[in-house]
Amino acid sequence: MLDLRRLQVLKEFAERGTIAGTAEALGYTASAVSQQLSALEREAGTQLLDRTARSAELTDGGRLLAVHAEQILAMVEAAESVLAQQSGVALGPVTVTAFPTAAVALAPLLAQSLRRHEGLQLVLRQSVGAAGVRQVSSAEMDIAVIDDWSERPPDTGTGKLRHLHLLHDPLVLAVPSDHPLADTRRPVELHRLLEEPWIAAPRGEPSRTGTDRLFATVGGAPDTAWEFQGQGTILNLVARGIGIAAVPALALAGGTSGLVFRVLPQAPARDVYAVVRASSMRRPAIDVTLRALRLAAAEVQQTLDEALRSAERT
Amino acid sequence: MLDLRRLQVLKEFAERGTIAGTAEALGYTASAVSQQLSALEREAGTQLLDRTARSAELTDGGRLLAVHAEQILAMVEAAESVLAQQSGVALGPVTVTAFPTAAVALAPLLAQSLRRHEGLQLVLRQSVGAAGVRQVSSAEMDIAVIDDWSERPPDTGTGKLRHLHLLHDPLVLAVPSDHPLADTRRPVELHRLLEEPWIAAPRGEPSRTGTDRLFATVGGAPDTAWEFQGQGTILNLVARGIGIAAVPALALAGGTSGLVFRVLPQAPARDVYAVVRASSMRRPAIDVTLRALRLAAAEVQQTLDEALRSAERT
DNA sequence: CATCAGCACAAGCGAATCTTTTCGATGCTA
DNA sequence: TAGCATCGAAAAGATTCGCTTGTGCTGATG
Repeated sequence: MLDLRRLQVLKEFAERGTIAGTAEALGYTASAVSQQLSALEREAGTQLLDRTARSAELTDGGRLLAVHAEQILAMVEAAESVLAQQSGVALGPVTVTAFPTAAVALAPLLAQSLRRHEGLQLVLRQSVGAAGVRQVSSAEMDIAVIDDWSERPPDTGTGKLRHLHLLHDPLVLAVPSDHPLADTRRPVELHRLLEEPWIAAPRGEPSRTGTDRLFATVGGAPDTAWEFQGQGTILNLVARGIGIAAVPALALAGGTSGLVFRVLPQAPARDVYAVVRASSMRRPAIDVTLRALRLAAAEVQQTLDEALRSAERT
Repeated sequence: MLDLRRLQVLKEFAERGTIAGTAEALGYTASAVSQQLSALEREAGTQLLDRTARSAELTDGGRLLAVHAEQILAMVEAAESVLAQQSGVALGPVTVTAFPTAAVALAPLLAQSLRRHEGLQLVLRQSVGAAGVRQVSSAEMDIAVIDDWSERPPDTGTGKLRHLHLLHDPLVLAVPSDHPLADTRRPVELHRLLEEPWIAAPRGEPSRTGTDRLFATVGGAPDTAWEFQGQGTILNLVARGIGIAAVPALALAGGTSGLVFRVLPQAPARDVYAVVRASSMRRPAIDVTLRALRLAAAEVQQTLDEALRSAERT
């Protein structure tokens, strides 16, 4: 590995032409410069100077290296100055992973809100289950947006991870527009829903948890002949009259054409959190992104609340 | 000034994420890595890590610097490998300065001959008088092509400079094609030339030396009403019938349309040398260029000799 | 609550590097 | 031509740098 200070000596020598002059320019003794250049030759594995008793001149290799040295040193200086300027500004890539529904719902607002931060580069990926948390924990990702069906009061997280509460997201009933239940004057009664054909996520999926819990209160389970993955797929099937489904309200942010949703009594709900390493919260880029995430979540929450209220008002 | 090894540590840390892991990867102890990164923060003047008792994470500035570090290190490696490959090959810029006539005469052949040396970049400038030697002496230029009217036997130079004899270049008489002297059956008699209108270089110019010395042998001086600078200019004036002139044979290499030249009896001559620092002769690039220069000079010399012989043969 | 893991700090030691000194060689000048 | 000055290299000593070892602290984990 070449040494930067020696490259600087070489560059200076290339300009001055004598060891004594180089030494004076750099504030060293001539002997030090001579030794430094010898050491550089050792490191480079090539002869860099033709030395005579009274003069020293660069070899072709020395000249070549001097040219490179100049570029390298310029690059280092550039890095230093950039660093000096950009300290405290939010910049660099921030990686966010979210479960698909949240990604769909939050991405536009997030992008909007972060647009004014010039140097910040947002990378949004999707992940399911606990993978997101693991990725944040291992510093593979910076922020994970996860859902939690436990219905515990929001906590701020323990250990090296912090949780920020973003959304409270209850299950809603999705029915086709031409379905009897689409009539909002008719109340939704849980025990009668058991007779309907149900579409649900496969067992083991996080979003399946809500559906199962919903019917646990009435001591039964719906006939889930069709199990499909993906809220979008499920809603599409509902709109086409294949069956009905219970989906998190957040899923409605993707579009609700051809279907009607109803508020479910005693509906289980999930909480959506942003998970982040406590140590990374100091980073301006992370800080800015988290603020944007909270802002986006607040807007989504407000939209959902209004939609649910107006759905039952009629 | 940032230190390369520390930048390497930073880069490694950016990939691994922990000090202990970085230490293991680099074969150091964790303590060493910690100290190196602290030192790097001191050098950079910015906080690069957020340190807690049990973890350390890069700040935005640290990430930024890590990106730069990667580029810089790649550049250094590239320089090393280029250096390892190109050792012993002629490359780099070689700067040659020549007096104008020589530049015109030698440039095409020189370029031709150096074409096959890929990495070699030739820079040819013009200079007059002793400026070329001074520039070579101060390493401002690598090679100077100079003329010497002293008519001493060729010497190889003294001190740190070496002289390589390139050409022996006698004065010839240049007359318009329709001039009585253009008749080659009529011998050139020096004392009769004094009656002709002469064009010469200004006093003090090196090429004026020859003209003056020519007439010193017959104890007179021509009527030099017109003094012009530049052999090309002078030859042009001769071709238009303004007068006659004595020019070094080398000047004929630039083209002889409209004029005839005659060999002068007892003509003074100049010798053309390449001047180079003894210390730089070991450089392959210089060596190659000098060979090319000698080759070009030999060709020019041969051309001149033949032209002079055939001029008087008729 | 005990253990473990990760990091920082202090001390010590070895290596690197700078200075001083001396010498040889060369160029310049009187 | 002789002496002086300049330049670079080598040897020796002093200082600084950097790595290791050992210790302590804090927070996560079971």
